[in-house]
Amino acid sequence: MAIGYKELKADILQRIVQGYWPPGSLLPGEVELAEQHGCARATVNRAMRELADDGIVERRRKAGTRVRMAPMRQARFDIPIIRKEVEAIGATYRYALLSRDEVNVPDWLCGRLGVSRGESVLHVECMHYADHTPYQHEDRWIDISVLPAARTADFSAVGPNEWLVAAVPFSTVEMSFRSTAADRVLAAHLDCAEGAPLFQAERSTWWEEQAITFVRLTYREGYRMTTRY
Amino acid sequence: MAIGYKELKADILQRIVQGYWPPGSLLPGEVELAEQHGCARATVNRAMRELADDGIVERRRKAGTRVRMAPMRQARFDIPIIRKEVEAIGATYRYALLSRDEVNVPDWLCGRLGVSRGESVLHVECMHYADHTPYQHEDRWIDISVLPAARTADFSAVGPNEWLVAAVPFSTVEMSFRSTAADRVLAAHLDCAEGAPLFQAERSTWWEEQAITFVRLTYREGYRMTTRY
DNA sequence: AAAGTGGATATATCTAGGCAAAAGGGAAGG
DNA sequence: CCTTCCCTTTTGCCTAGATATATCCACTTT
Repeated sequence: MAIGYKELKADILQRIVQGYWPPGSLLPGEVELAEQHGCARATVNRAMRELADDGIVERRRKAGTRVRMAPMRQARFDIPIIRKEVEAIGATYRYALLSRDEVNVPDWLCGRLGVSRGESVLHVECMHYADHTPYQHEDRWIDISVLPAARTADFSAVGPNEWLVAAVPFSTVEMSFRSTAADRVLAAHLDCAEGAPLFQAERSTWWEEQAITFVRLTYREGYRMTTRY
Repeated sequence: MAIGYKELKADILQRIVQGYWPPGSLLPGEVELAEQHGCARATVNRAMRELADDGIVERRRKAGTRVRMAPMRQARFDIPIIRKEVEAIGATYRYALLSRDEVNVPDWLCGRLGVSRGESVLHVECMHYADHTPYQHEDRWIDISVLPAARTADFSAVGPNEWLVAAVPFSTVEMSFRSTAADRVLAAHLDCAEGAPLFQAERSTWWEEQAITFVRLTYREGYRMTTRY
C-alpha cells in the first residue's frame, strides 16, 4: 500500500490530467491523502510541493491545494553557453572579437547598469559563428569600476561571456526578449537585409546589488527559442 | 545554533559565490554539514537538493556534492493569461473575434498538429486590446476531430484561449518564440507598418499524445518579455 | 592486464511526530 | 451592514532515526 513520492506525484498528476480533479478544484488535504495512500504526510508533502514547483497546482495555507486554472503558467528555458548551443546542433563553433573599447557610459545604459554619467565602461563587440555562418552578435558592456579585472582580460580568443562565467558568479539576472529590425551594422554582421526582423535578448547581471554587465545578444535571422514540457 | 533550510541554502550559496568553495570543488557531506550547523540531516538535504535543482551544485551518490563548473542556468518565464497581463499594466482589456472558419488543414500545419492532409480544422482569428490599442493578435487552429465541442463553442464573447483552458483538462505544451516581419494583415490589425519587426510566440498543445490546438500569438510592436531571477 | 566482485560510503527516500505561521471563516461588537 | 478579532484548519518546516540505492574503489579472479 505504501508508495514513494514519485509514484504519488505521478498518481496525482494522472488524475488531474484525466479530469478527475479539474482546473480550479480543491484537492484533498495532506493528511487525507496520506491516509488514502498509506504513507507519511511528509511524502505527500514532497509530492505536492514538487507539483507546485512545476506549476501544476497552487498551494496556500489554510486554503488548501488547488489545480491551476491555466494549463501552463510558466516556461523554463535553458540559457546555454553559446558554444554549447552551436555544438549541440552539430556545427563547428567559431568566435571573433570585433571591437573592444573603454568609453564613457552612454546615457541609455546608465539606468540599466545603475552607474552614474561620466563613468567609464568597457565595451566589447563580438560575433559567434556556427560553421562559418553568423549565429549571434554580442554587444557587451562591463562596469570596470566593479570588475577591474576585465580591463586586463584578453577577449581575442575567448568570448567575454565565457570569461565572465569563469571569473564572476552572479546573484541576480534580468533578461528580456524582443523583436528588433536589423540596422546597418547588424545586417552586415549577421548577413541579412537591413530592416530584417531579428530576435534579441538583453541581460543585466548583478552581484550583491552591484551591476556588473549588460549584454545585448542578437540572433541570426530566423532563430527560434523553444521549450517543451 | 539551529537554522532553517533557507538560511542554510543562502549560507552555502554565499560561500560558493565568494569563492570559498570554487567551481568543481567537493562540498562536505550532509552529516558533516548538519553537525556544523546544528541541524538535522534532512534540513541539509533540503538545502542541497534545492541548490542542485537551481543548477548550482551537482550531486551524485557516493561521489558527494560538488560545485558545478559551468552553471548552465535556466530562466523561468511567466506566461500570463492575456487578460491578466493587460489588466496588470492598468489598462482595460478588450477582445474581438475577427473570423471563424472550418477549413481543410493547410500543409504547413499538418506536421505541427500531427493531423493528416484533407482533415478539417477550426480556424479562429481574434484580437486582444489594451485600452483600445492593439496588444496581441491570436491566430488559432483547433483539431475538431479531437475536440468536437469546439465546433459549437461561441468565441464572440470569450476568447478561444480561455475557452480551451476551461474545456481541456491538462496537456503537454511546446512553445517557441521568434521574430517576424509584419505582413499586410498583421500590420493592419496591430496598427504598425508593413515589415515592422514583431515578437511572435507559437504554442502547440497536446493531450494524451493527441494534438489539440496550435496558436500563433503576435504581439504589438515593441513588446518585451521579461524575467528576473 | 582485463574483468568481475564486494564492501564502504554518500545521497535518496521514508516514517512519525511536533511546532509554527498564514489565512479563511465566523462571531462579536459598533 | 460593516469592520475587527479570534479560532481552527491547512500547509510549512523541523527533528531523529532508519532503510534503500547507487557507485567508487580496492581486491580478486581469469
